[in-house]
Amino acid sequence: MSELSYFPGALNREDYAQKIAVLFSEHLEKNGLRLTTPRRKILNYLLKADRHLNQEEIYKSLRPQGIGRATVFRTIKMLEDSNLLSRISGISGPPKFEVHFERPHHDHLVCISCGSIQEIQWPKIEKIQEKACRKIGFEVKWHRHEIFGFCPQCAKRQKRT
Amino acid sequence: MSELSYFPGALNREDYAQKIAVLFSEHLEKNGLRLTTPRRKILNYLLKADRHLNQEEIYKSLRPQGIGRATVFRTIKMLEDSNLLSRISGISGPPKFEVHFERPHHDHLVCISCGSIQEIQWPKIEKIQEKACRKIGFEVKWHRHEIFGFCPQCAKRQKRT
DNA sequence: ATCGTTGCAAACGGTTTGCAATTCG
DNA sequence: CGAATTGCAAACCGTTTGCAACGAT
Repeated sequence: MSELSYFPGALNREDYAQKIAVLFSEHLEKNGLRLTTPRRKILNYLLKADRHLNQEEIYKSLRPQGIGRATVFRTIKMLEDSNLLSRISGISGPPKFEVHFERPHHDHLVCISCGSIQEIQWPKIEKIQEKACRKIGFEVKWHRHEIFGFCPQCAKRQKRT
Repeated sequence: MSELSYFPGALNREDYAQKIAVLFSEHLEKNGLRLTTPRRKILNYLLKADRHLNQEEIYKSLRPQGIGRATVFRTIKMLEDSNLLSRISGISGPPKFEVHFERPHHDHLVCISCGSIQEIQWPKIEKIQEKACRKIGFEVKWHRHEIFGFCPQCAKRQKRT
């Protein structure tokens, strides 16, 4: 994730992290909730992670600091509600998460052999999709587009054997 | 589903059902498995359903005939393995299933208000996708493309309130 | 006789919930 | 003080598995 470019001329990573934190606290406040220490820690951990994380990984890393599993789940849910975190369901196993940095929307290429997840941007597809849905009166809120197959490395290995 | 057109000049629904059954039994035979009565019943139930079904619905309908839950799960898995059944994960709750009738590949519009699932075909998107993946060496096996939002009816209701 | 298949019940794994103690405003 | 929040443990729910009985060659 880190090596991916953000919007041209846009905020740098730290500024984004800052912005996300603000957006989260605003969302919480709006709903009569509080930005507490555990919640802040979970968000920070997600923000500085350079990859997709699952609940277990977050929990294990933050457990030494006394954070419980339920809080991880609850915070993830709040972040999703506030539209700052997106969920990626792989081929199997628990879903992974990534913070919505403000960069172009991207979809995922999931390798069914090694499990790696690569990101891909498809502005063209987004447009077609949006247009077609508007035509039939369907109001798009978000979408999930996951391509399953073999990543370049695994595709090669597949052919060798 | 029923009102959707199949390939122009293609087989009618009953012939398709027949064909799927044959494909399934071939798949089973190839793997040293048998097309038993419970398996046939589950497939038939899926074939004559005009909508996406989840495991529970299949089980409940077939339970009176003595079919157990495990068999439903096991048969669903076999049908997926044989590429005759596809899984649709909605916004929440258990996944739903539909038989792969031999019609153009379609994606799904899932209404986050009423839960309805509408189908949509995007030959253009498929092409772009295929091309882009080939370029980066990713070998596509299948994909999941689900769009979440408000269906026409719910979008209207949303605006009224 | 053999080997796949079945339903059952128990186990499983990820997630949610009830609750008493705690924290924060 | 009062309301939101916490960690814990138990409950939950969809799914998988071990198993003894069964079924089909």
